[in-house]
Amino acid sequence: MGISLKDVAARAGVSVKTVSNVVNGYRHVTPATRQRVQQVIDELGYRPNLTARHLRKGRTGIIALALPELGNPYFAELADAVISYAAGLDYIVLLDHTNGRRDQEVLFAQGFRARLIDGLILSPIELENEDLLARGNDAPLVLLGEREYEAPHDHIAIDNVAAARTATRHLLDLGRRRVAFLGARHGRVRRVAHLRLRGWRAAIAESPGAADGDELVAATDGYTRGDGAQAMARLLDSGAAPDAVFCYNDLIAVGAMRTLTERGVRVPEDVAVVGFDDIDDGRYCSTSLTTIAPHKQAIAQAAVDALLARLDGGDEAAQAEPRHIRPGFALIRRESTLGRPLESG
Amino acid sequence: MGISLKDVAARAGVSVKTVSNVVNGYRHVTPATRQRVQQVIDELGYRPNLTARHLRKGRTGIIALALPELGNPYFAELADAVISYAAGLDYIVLLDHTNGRRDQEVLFAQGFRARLIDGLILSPIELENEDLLARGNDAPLVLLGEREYEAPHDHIAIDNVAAARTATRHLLDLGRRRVAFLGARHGRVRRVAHLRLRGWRAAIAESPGAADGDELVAATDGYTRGDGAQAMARLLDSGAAPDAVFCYNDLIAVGAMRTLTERGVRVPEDVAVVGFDDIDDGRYCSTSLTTIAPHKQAIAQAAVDALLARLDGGDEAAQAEPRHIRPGFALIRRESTLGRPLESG
DNA sequence: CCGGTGTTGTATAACGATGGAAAAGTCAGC
DNA sequence: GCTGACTTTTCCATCGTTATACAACACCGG
Repeated sequence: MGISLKDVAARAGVSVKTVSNVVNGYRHVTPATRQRVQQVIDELGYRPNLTARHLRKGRTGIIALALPELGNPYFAELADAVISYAAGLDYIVLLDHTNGRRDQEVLFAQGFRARLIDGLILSPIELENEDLLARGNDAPLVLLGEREYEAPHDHIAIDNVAAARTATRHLLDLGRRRVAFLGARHGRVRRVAHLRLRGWRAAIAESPGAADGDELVAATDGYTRGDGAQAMARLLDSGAAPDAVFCYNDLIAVGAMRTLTERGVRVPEDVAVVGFDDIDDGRYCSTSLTTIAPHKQAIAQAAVDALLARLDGGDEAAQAEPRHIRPGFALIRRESTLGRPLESG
Repeated sequence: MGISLKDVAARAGVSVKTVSNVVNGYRHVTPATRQRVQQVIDELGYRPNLTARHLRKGRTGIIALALPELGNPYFAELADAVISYAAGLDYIVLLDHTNGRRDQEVLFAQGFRARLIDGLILSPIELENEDLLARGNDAPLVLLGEREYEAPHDHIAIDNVAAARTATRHLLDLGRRRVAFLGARHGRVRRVAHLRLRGWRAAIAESPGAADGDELVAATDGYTRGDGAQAMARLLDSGAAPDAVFCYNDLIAVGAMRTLTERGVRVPEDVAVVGFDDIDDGRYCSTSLTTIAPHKQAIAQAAVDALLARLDGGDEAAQAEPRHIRPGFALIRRESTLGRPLESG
């Protein structure tokens, strides 16, 4: 197969361990020996076998990142951030997708790929609390995203209630009075979009003249542009007559804007739109999208740091109380609420 | 740490190898023994240590997929397809991104992560032919995408010349006469967008009245929406006065449409736009995007199949001549060339 | 020149799994 | 009951690396 320590050792006339010491930068090696060994290493093109090293060390240096889907640019961008940050800390990221299905999420939480990975960062959608409690796996787990659990794991998420409230208040401040919420998932209004829906309600409750009927909450089947387009169509047909829409995420918002344009409804004059995620698409829509921008870099770093703290921090760190970390967010104001600036170029 | 074969063996009162035989479904095991061992396995929750297995077998069951970036939905969607297909064949995909930088691409081609992965699927952008020839690595490599090399590796790509020609001809068939090409990269017109540019030229050459000046070729720095928006602006300012644009990819096309809309140029009445990739965004732009749709599923399958053929096919397969596989593509006609259909509901 | 101290290098045993050969067990037929 | 053929199980070596323990060596003061 390949060149092993043994080959290098034989050629350099030293023991296997000495070569290992050189490779790992162990202190007590004579400069002369080190140089000779290094030369043979370069000569033969030796590269350590990670598999063997990992077996011996009991750690693989691989962490898994399980996201619902990569097709959603938010997750793709987040994955990018996690991979880059982890690489800087000499960890390899194994990227997986769960399709947002409970059985797949359970699989990962239960330790799918156990012993191949040192730890897991999971962004769950359908996972239940009991699935986490029944976890028969010791690899550290960090949770990501809106859902909240009572299981003892670190959790990284922006303050979804505050963010949704900020977005909704922005619409109300512009004078809108019938602000709809798009994206509470069918049959699970309580659970999945819980926090963002709560933020929406809070902002509306604070604003005297604002309509707050349930007819302004439109469910979707999923989180794609198509779901947003359909839900927007249903909302318009229902006669709820919104003058603004706060969407669960940017994809839904883009889909909603598409339906609005198709029907000749002007954005933002007739209906203003706000999204959530700040994906790149939103910036280049023909009507650029106002949105909540979670600080993805900060989320990625917090998730990796939390995981590595448990991995590398020794026993006291591994046993420490679970932490809830809240990275920041910002409201990015664009044309879908402010309107098009006067001809600028 | 965890439960090993040894623990199971001790508890079940058999040897380690017998447990291994049960785990691997070896034939010669008494039903009675098998059942007893299986019971202990379930009881203790034993899971094989993949690292150890891989060390012994010399294979890891992991293949790497190195793409320029995940932020581009085309690559995210492709990654999705590769991961799913490989999973069905019991292979794990390690997803990486090179940022389209030559040094990173070289790193992967040279065997970065050698011995952690069994093989590599690489979609290069800046990689040079000599980088491939200098490859000191025996793991099979499959190349993906537009660039062509003279190195002995399997290559999967749709017929870019034919696809670009189809796209351009579509515009010419609609009566456009000044069809621009957007996305030939600065300073490297020859290399990176070579094939698509050639397809564009071919279509124009076939069409008597069509303008073919170099002023209709606009360079970009990269492949993002922003690059497309800027290039479109420069093209408009240059006085080239195009009545149609064929873009290197959908992201550039979306950016270009954004600029057109901003400047009050109507799509498709004044300028028709065609993209390349068929990413989900294009379908939900407020003017949906006509585009070339490479068959991503077929590309993913061909890439994985080609790699696994070399891995699992034995010596004769590993030594076989490199193959060039051309999955299909289709022209998807949408509003950015056909215009908006009459009010449909 | 000796013994203590500190540095440099080696031999060997793991890590957890699998492959092959040898040993033990089973069974049919004579 | 014994032989031979076959099935089932065990034993040992092995993959490439690192940890532990220890041997060898140099250096220094007395």
